[in-house]
Amino acid sequence: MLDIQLLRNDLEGAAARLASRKFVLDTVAFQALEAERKTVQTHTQDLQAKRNATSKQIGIAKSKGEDVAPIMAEVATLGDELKAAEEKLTVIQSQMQSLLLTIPNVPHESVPVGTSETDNVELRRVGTPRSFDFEVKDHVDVGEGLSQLDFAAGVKLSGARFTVMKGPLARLHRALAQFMLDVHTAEHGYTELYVPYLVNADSMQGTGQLPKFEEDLFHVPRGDEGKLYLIPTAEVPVTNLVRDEILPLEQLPLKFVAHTPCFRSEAGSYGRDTRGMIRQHQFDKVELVQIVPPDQSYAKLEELTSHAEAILQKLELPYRVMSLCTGDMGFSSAKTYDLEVWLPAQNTYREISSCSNFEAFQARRMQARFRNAAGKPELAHTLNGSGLAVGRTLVAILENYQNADGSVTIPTVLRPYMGGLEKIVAA
RNA sequence: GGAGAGGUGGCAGAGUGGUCGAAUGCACCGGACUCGAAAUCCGGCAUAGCCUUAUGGGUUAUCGUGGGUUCAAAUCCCACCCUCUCCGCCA
Repeated sequence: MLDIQLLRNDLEGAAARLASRKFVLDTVAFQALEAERKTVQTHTQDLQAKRNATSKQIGIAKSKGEDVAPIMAEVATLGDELKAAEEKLTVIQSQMQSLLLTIPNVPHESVPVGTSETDNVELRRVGTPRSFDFEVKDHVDVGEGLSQLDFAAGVKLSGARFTVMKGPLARLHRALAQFMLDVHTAEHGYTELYVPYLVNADSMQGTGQLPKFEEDLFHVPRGDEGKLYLIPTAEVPVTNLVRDEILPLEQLPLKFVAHTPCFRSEAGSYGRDTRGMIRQHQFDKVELVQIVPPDQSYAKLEELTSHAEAILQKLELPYRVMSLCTGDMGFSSAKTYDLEVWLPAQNTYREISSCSNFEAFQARRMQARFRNAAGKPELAHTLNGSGLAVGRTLVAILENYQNADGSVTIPTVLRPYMGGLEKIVAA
C-alpha cells in the first residue's frame, strides 16, 4: 500500500511512476474521492465534538442535580444527523482503502523502465554452462529414466501439476532443502523458522496477495464464513510475524529463513510449462526474509541476493542475475532481482529465485514498525528472496549434472546429505 | 466435543453508564539532590487519523473484534475471535 500522503502531495508524479509499470491510476476519481472524504470527515468530526461536549455537560448538570431536559432537547436531532454522517464517512473510507489496496508499489528510481520480460537487464553471469558430448535430456526424461520421478502418479493422486519423487531423488530433494537451510543459518546469519502453511486473510493482505490475487491461491473453508489460505510462499507467514508490531531498533535487521511447501493455483498459466516440474501446484522453497530500517534496505537487497547466489555457486550451477524492469515486477515490489539458472535442455536461463525490496509497501499494510533513534514508531522495510526454489534447483541439477549413461552426479556439497552417495543411478 | 474463567496502556492491575484515554504500581526518559551511584523528590511517558499551521494549536477514533441500546459505553445487550483451567479424544 502506498502512502496516501504521496498521492495527496504529488498525484501526477505518482501516476507517472505507476504508469511505468503499466498501472493506470485514475487521478480524477482519486481527487474526487479525496475531496469528498475531506468534507464528510470534517463535518462528521464536528458533529462528534458537539455530541461529546453536550454529553459532558449533561453529566456535569446531573451530578449537580440540575434539570437536564433543556440540554437534552438541544441534541435531540443530533443523533440522526451524526449517524448519517458516520455511515457516509465509513463508506468513503472503505472506498479509499479499497482503492489504495489495488495500487501497486512505485518502482525505485534504479529500476530499468520497460514493458515486459524482454526489457529486463542482465547484470552478470556466473559460471560457464557445461558442454555435453551427448544429446542432453530434459529433467523429465532424466528423472523418469531413473524411475524416480513419476508425473503419472502425481496425476493419479491429485491431478496435473503434481509430482511424486522416489528413492535417492526424493532424498536429493530433501538434501537440497537441508543444505540451503544450513548455509543460510550457519554462514549468512539467518534464524530458522517453522511456520504455519495455512494463514488467514489478514496475513495474505499484509504481504499483498489479497485482495487482488485471490484466484492464485488455494483455500480451505473454515467455519461459516471464514477460510484459511494455503501459503504461496513462506514470505507470507514469515513477514507477517512483524504485523502490528513495534520493534526495538536494536532488534533490526531481523533475518529469517524458512523451508516450506508453497501452493499456487497457477490460474491463468494453463498453457505454460505444462511439462515437468517447473510449474507445480505444490513445490518446496527455502525463503529468506529481512526486516530492516529504511536507510539500509537497498544495501540489504544486494546482500540478500548474494546469499541466494551463494547457493547456486556452491552447487556449481551457472546462472545470471537480472534486474527486472518496471513492467515485469511483482505488485508489491519496489525493486526485484531474479536469479536465473542455466537449463541445458531448454538452452536458456530460467528463474530460480526472486529477490525483492518492498520498501514500506508491505509494512504499511501490516503496520510493521520499529522505534527509530528519535523514539518514534516508523514503518520498517521488508525484503525477501528465494534461497532457493527447491524443485527448480532439483530440475537444474538433473539437467546440468546428467551423464551419458542416464545417471546423475551429485554435487559435491550435497554428498554429506546423501550418505556419501556420489551418483544417482537407475533403480 | 463438554464445563468453567478471562481478554484494559511496555508489564502488572483498578475501573460496572457520565468532567475516563483511562487510578495506582513497576519499567522507561528528563531534571533536582549527590564527588558519583542508590534511595528520595519533581516532571514526562500510547497509537492512528483529520483540520489548521512558522515553533504550535484544535479535534476525532481506539479498553479482544464487529454490531446494538443511550444525550453519553471500558462499563449494559448480541454475535464472533482468542487465551487459560478441568474432562473427553488425539499425533
